[in-house]
Amino acid sequence: MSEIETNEAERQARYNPAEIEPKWQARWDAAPDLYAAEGHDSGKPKFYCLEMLPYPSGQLHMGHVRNYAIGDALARFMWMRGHNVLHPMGWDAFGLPAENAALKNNTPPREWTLKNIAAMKAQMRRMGLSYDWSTEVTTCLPDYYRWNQWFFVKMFERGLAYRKKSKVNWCPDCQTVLANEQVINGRCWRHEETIVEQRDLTQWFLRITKYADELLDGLENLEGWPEKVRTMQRNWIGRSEGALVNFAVDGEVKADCGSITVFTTRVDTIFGATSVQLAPEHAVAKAFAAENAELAAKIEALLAEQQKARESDDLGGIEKHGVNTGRFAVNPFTGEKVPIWVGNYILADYGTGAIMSVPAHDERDFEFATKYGLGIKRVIAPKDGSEPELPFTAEDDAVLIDSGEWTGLSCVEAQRQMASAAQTKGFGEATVTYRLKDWGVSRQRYWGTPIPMVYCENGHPGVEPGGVVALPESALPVFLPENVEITQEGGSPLGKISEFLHTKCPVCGGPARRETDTMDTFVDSSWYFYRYADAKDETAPFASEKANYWFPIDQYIGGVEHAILHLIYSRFWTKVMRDLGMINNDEPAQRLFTQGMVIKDGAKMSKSKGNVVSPDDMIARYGADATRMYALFAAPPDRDLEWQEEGVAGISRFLGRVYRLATKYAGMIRDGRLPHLESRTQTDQLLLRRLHQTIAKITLDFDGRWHFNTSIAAIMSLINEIVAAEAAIDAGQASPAAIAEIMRNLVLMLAPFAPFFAAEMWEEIGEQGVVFRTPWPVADEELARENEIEIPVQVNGKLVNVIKVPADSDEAEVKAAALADEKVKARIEGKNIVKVIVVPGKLVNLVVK
RNA sequence: GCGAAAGUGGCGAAAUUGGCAGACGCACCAGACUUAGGAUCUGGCGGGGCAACCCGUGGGGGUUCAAGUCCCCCCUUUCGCACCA
Repeated sequence: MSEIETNEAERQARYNPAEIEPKWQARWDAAPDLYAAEGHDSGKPKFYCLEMLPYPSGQLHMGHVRNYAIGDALARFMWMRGHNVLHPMGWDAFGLPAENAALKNNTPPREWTLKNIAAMKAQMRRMGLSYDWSTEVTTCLPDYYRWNQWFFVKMFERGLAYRKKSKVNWCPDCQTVLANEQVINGRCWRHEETIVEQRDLTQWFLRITKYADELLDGLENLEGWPEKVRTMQRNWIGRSEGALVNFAVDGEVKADCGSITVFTTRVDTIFGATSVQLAPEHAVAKAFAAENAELAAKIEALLAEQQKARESDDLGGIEKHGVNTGRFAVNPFTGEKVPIWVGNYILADYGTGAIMSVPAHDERDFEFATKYGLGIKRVIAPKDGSEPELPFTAEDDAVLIDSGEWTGLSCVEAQRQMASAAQTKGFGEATVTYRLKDWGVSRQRYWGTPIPMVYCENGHPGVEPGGVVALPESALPVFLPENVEITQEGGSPLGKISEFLHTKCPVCGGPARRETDTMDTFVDSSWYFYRYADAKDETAPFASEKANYWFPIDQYIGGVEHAILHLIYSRFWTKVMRDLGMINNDEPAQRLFTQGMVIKDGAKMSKSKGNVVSPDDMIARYGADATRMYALFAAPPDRDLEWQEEGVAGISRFLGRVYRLATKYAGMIRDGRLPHLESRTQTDQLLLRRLHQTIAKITLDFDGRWHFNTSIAAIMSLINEIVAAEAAIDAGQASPAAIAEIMRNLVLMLAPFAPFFAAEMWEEIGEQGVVFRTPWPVADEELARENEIEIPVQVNGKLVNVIKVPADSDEAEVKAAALADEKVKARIEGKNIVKVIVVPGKLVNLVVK
């Protein structure tokens, strides 16, 4: 009988997250204001903590768990530090998977998406994440996407949104167009196996290139962003300064294809040009091909080689091929005729699709000229007059030779002067090219934001028949129709819905057809975080004063896979909104943190590898607190994390130890609190010292490197100290006040990492109020100070012994103590002490001979 | 090819400024307790050696009283860029 009672008591004292976590989850759900941000007048400094919003696939994966565990720890810490914290969450809810699911399960995309959102939101609640759900944003709902349309019209009015016919990237699997940013090595970003085709389509574009320089220059000031991300964006923008120079085609060309404009960054070498190289798709190459079937076939072959190279991952490895067209172009600087070639390595979509080839001063040109026996003419020499090995590509400390009136100029100076001369003489100009292209946003898909444009069939003054008319604000939103049949066939699904397609022109009232394409989903995520500041606004995307209070985001946290797409589009959007007068900030986020991947057995978790660990499974087994805490403990957050389930079990055991201690001493803590720590025992002193050292350590981690793995290790060490002192505590050698102080602060320090657990323990030790609103403890330097320290003593740099000295010992005392040590004495016996190095508080090194 | 980051026990890792290498945890080993268990507690745990000691942070050199940390060369892995004119 008594045995059963003991067991019962034991079981109760055992940490049981399955009981604790749902209990607190229910309490928090019943108090929705718990995590709500306060207004501008809170008197507290603001802190906007943001994690990237997920796509509602229906299931959180471990990468999400890690991302949110980091953000949640930070948000809770900042609250405890007395900040007014905005910590929102939302759903990037438009996109292709919903349509695929519709095909597969015959479920409408909206229904599927909303169901997934509900499921994932429940998972987030189970995780105990501190989101303010009153600001939830769901991008597929009209109260959000109407503002996409509003922005689109604003951009159209300012010439930032425009239509043009162009070659576009077409993914046969997505059955839609992709932005350049969504094409990786010639393949679709969603379908790694699928080669992207080029098609001619009329598409809507956003003029991101207008901001190319600002997007580039702004990177310099984003010191809170990882250098890696900044470099990736710099590469992506790909700014290149150079000159355009026209080479006239010698002789007759039937087709009206004009002259050949080359782009070069080294116009100073133009006297050394020995050929002109065209892309296979260049208009002049096409014109020549039209007159010569044999040549046409060769050019066709070059194009095929190029396309094949683009499709492979090894673009740089392809062998350069070219074909001589037999025609000549005139170098406008020299009047010289140089042969026109077509090369498989010349890209139609970079620069002008044509280059001048200067073998003496360009490695690639040198290789090509050597292969085909083209001329090599040196026109640059080192300043010191030495004879350089070719190709000689330096532009610093080099001067022009054999270059007419430019001879003797430095390369850099010649570039300036020759570009300006070309302009004066009408055959060229200085220019800047970018790798960055305007953002094609049209998608021939259903599940996205309808583009708010119509085509007026009859036309009206200022608009030709079939011309574009933007819808006025009063006509927004254009609702996305429901009950649309989703098929895999090409073309926009909206085009098949007559009620949607046919409308009236908002200007003349005549018949009009709606634009049936929808927007790229990256539009949705380009400004969603502004909506959080004012999520319920029905009159504007957000109120400026609210955005200006919260922005820029203090800390943005997410995966590095968004380094280019999302993070460049949202920077662009911010600049547009600033120019619309809606916000004051130039950049969306002050600091960006990119966490590492979660891997298992050395590889990224994926269904195909069968190494996926489900967060739900972990939570069911070990609880959300242990799962989250493990995600923070296993590695520093910026590094990849190897998921080991035994490690989660370890964290669970640790929480169990804390639980046991807290419950064991709960009575003592509740009843025995003294107003002051007046009579400290030795045990008190030891434990309090460790406590305050731990507080200092964890506070430093939050303020600095975010190495929460070491923060948690420090808390574990503190617990180990308490366990080690348990016998002394039980024997009455510790004062209840000290134990209370330690347990109280211990719970506070656990709060950012294990919130359910902390809430439970807070209550258990008799504390009132919300643990997450209790001020973060401040380390007491006096209490943290050691009165005796250990000093390693080395002889000739090798450790001999560790001695204990009073913490305030001066150099001479430490030295004396070291020399007095028996082991040290034995080691240096019979030798001369050459030098004694004493590093106060660190070590002693005796140099002996 | 160019650029960046990384390489430390059986594993995840720590060492923030050049100052005791391996904190903390996992796994493992030994023991205790016991309603035998995927519970809890205690101890051990880089390698060699009975030991004193010796060796040890991818490899090789260097600077220094002292190097995981700084410098030079090389190797490996990951990431980014890659006919960009």
